[in-house]
Amino acid sequence: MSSTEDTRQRLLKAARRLFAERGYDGASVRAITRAAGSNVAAVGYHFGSKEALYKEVIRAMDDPLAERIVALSRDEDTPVRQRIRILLQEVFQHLWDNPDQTRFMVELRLYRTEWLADLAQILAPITEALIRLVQQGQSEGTIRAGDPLLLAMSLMSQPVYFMLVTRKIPQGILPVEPSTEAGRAVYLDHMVDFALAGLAPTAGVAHGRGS
Amino acid sequence: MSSTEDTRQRLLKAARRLFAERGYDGASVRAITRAAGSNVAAVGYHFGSKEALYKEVIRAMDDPLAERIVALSRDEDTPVRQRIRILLQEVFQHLWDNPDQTRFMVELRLYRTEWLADLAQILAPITEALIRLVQQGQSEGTIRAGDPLLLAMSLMSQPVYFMLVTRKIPQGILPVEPSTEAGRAVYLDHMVDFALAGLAPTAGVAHGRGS
DNA sequence: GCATAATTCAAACGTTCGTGTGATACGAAC
DNA sequence: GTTCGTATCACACGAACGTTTGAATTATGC
Repeated sequence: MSSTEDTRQRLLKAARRLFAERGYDGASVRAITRAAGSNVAAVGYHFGSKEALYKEVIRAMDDPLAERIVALSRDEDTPVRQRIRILLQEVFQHLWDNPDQTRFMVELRLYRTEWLADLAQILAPITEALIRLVQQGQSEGTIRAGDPLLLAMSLMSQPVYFMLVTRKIPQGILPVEPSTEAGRAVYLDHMVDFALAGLAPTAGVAHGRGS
Repeated sequence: MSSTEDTRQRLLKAARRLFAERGYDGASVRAITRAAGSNVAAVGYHFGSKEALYKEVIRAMDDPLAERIVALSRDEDTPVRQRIRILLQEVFQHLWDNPDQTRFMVELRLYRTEWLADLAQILAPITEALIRLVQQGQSEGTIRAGDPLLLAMSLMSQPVYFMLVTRKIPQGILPVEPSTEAGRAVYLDHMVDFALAGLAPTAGVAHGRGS
C-alpha cells in the first residue's frame, strides 16, 4: 500500500494538468497515465473510469486559497477596502500561479454543466466571504449601496478576467508584457483600482440612468 | 453549383454551434456533418480538413457587432458615458443572443493559442473603439485618468464575465434567474453601473495605495 | 516461509476518430 | 444526347480512443 497513494496522487496531478491544458476530450487516458509514469489500466483501477477521475480532480480542488480568503475576510484589524485590495491581489496571484485551476474551471463552466454543482459548492466560501466584506463596507459607509452578491461578482470578475486575458498570451499582442513581475504589476494594480473605484460611495456622477 | 453554397453554409453553421457546445475535440466531423444533413466526406471536400473548417469558422466570425460598436463609438451626438452604457448593454445582449461566440472564443483562448492571432485581429476594432471612447471621456473630464487600454479591458470584462457566469446556468445556483428578460436586466443594469462607477473621476476615496 | 490481498502490467476488446477513395447524381454546354 | 466539371454519397482505411482482462509483481499478516 506504500506506493499506491503515490500512483493515485501522481495520476491526479497529471490529470489536473492535462485536463487544464487540453480539456476533457483532449486529454486522453493514455496521455495522463504516461505523464504519471504508470500503466493505462491505472485509471480504471484507482478511479473506475476517466469520468470518475475528472470528478475526483474537481473534488480535490478546494485548496488553500479558499481558507486564506475566508480568514482574510474576517480580519477585523484591517479596513474593509484594504482587505478587498489584498484579497483581489491574492486571488489574482493565486490564479496566476495555478493557471490549471482557472482553465479547469472554465472548461467545467462551458462544457461540463452537468458537474457545475460540484464546482459551485467549492466556490461558495469565497463568494460568501466577498459578500460579507461588501456588506460590512456598506454598513460602514465605505462601499456604495447595491446588491452585495452582484458587487461581489463584479469584484471577482476583475482577477478572473485579467488572468484569462493576460496569462500565456503570445508576445506582442498586449502592449505591456505580463510575463515579468513588473509588467504583471501594471495589470494587477489597475485591476484592483478599478474594482475599488466601482465600489466607491456615489461620487456624484456615477449612479442613476443617464451619463 | 446551386446547392453547393447551401451545404458549405450549413456545415459552417453546424460547426460553429458544435465547436462552441463541445469544443474542438468534442465535436466530431461525423456529428457536424450529421447536424448539417450531409455526408462525412463533405468536410474534406469543402474545407480540406477539420482543422481548416475550424479556422474558417473563426474567419467567418466577424459579425455585425463590431461595426455596430465602431459606429456607436463615433456617435458624437451622445454623451460619452451614455455611449459606453449603451455599448456595454449591446455587447452583453449580443453575447447573450450568440452564446456560441463567447464559448468559441474562450476555447480558442484556452486551448488553441496557436490560432489566437486570428481572433485578436477580429476583436481589434472593438478594443480600439472602447479606447477611443475612454480617451474622449478623459479629455472631457468625465472619465478618470488611467491607461485607456486597461480601462477598456475592465469595461469589456463586465459583459463578458457576466455572460459567462449567468448564461445557461442550472436553476437554483443564482438567486436571480437570468433566464427571464426581467431577471437578466438585474445583471445587466448592475454590470453597467459598476463599469461606469469604475470610470468615475476620482471621488476622493478610490485612488492611491490604501483603503 | 507461505498464503493472501493489493497493485501494476502488457495485451486486447469494441468503438469512434479524421481522412481518403471511387462510384454515383446532377446541371450546364454544345 | 453526349460530355464534363461539380457535388454528394457509401464505404473503407489506419490510428487512437476508453475500458477490460488475466497474469505478473509487490506488499501484508501470520
